[in-house]
Amino acid sequence: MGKAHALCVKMKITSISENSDFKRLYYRGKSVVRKRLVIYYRKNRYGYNRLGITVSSKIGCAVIRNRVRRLLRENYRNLQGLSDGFDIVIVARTQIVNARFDEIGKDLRSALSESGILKEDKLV
RNA sequence: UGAGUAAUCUGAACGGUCGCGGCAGUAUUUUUAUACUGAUGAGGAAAGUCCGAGCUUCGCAGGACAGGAUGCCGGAGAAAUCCCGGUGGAGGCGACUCUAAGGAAAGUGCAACAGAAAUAAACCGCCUGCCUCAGCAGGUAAGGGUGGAAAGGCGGGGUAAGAGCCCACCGACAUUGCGGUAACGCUUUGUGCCAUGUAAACCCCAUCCGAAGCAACGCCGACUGGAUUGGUCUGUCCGACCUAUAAUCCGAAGGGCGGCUGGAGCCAUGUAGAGAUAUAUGGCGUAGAUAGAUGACCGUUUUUAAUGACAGAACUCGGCUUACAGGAUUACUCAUACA
RNA sequence: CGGGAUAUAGCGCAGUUUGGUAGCGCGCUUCGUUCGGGACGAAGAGGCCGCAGGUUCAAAUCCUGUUAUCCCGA
Repeated sequence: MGKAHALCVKMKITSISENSDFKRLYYRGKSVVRKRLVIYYRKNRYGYNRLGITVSSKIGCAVIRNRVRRLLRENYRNLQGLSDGFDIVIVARTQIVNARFDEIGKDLRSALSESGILKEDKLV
């Protein structure tokens, strides 16, 4: 684990904050659908990745939404081998409510590798 | 031991690795920022937004109408549909629980269907008179049936038949005395009792209320923003252009800062009180984000169970309501057994 | 976060103000009409009025709580 962390460039997760960015991704970005989540992605001009997480109120009350968002963020943080320069939005679906940490991670990894952002799928 | 009533407390703790928010310090750096260190970072309901208040803006000489809220009595409190104690009523064998509980003799409205009749009354019946009967006229609210509600209930006397027409008891209304701060309670005497329910229908009476809400609001402000004054073209007006160097005003960003957390605060002990609560002393005073911070993995301990019941601060407080796995404590009631 | 509104038949809506009988259109079923279908005509079924308490003789309607859905405010 120590080596891996040394290799991993410690970059903060910059988040997408503006509504127009989300709308642009929904209309013009590409999408990958899995059972528990959906990914929208598109190239940006910043040279680093930006992450947005959408958990609608359809999924549950505030406690459940917070937990889903934290699990998604933690899974994204543990990923390695991401190529830079993408806007990524993760949308949670209703099946995610009872899912465990590993199941969410499996879905996220397969979705990102299909989109081409995740180049080397290292199983940690 | 079983069944139950009421009240209160709790809502796991510690450690390791990685990671996050704001705060303080140090170092680098023009600033932004980056790195390291330190302590710190989610509830009993944070929820619902049902009441009340602080705070802010707008409006306002004063008053009235409209509209809204509250409604037994006393107290506590900043205030409240909250809280405490009591009174009346309803439920329960009981501990105890519930109670929007003023006025129907100020007025208006409504009371479907059924029933003769619904606030004004004789359908059947009973009795009297005319009378062979049928029928007609009168008396009568005992009985029938309808309905949520039908002239206070029941028993006796009385009567042509009946009727508070008369009497006893209960109820109702008025009233005397005593107790209580009061609501009201107990009691004395009288009235035969000319009229049901509904005010969570309009309404009347008494008390109170300006409206909106931190996405309130204040300050700074890019935009080389707009307007006027200004300068040039001109003899003058219109019009066009120029300037941001001169002044004033206005608008204003998916902007920034403030508002933003010490407040009618919490805990312990003493005193006053029946209690809510008040007061004195001591202690604690440790979220403040702005697309939004508490997560992932693992170990140990306690436990029936720790994989998690209900559930996430968004200006802040006081209450109410609703949701809740499991556990603990106290007081009391009933039944059974024993003494 | 704050401020509002609505839940009635399979679908879309009245009725709630002023309490008593729950209705309209489309759809569904059956019958008639037609050689057959459509259209048309006749008959019928289908509702705890979102849920739970209360006021009342009586609640879709009045009051209180609660659950969903929708709208508005940067």
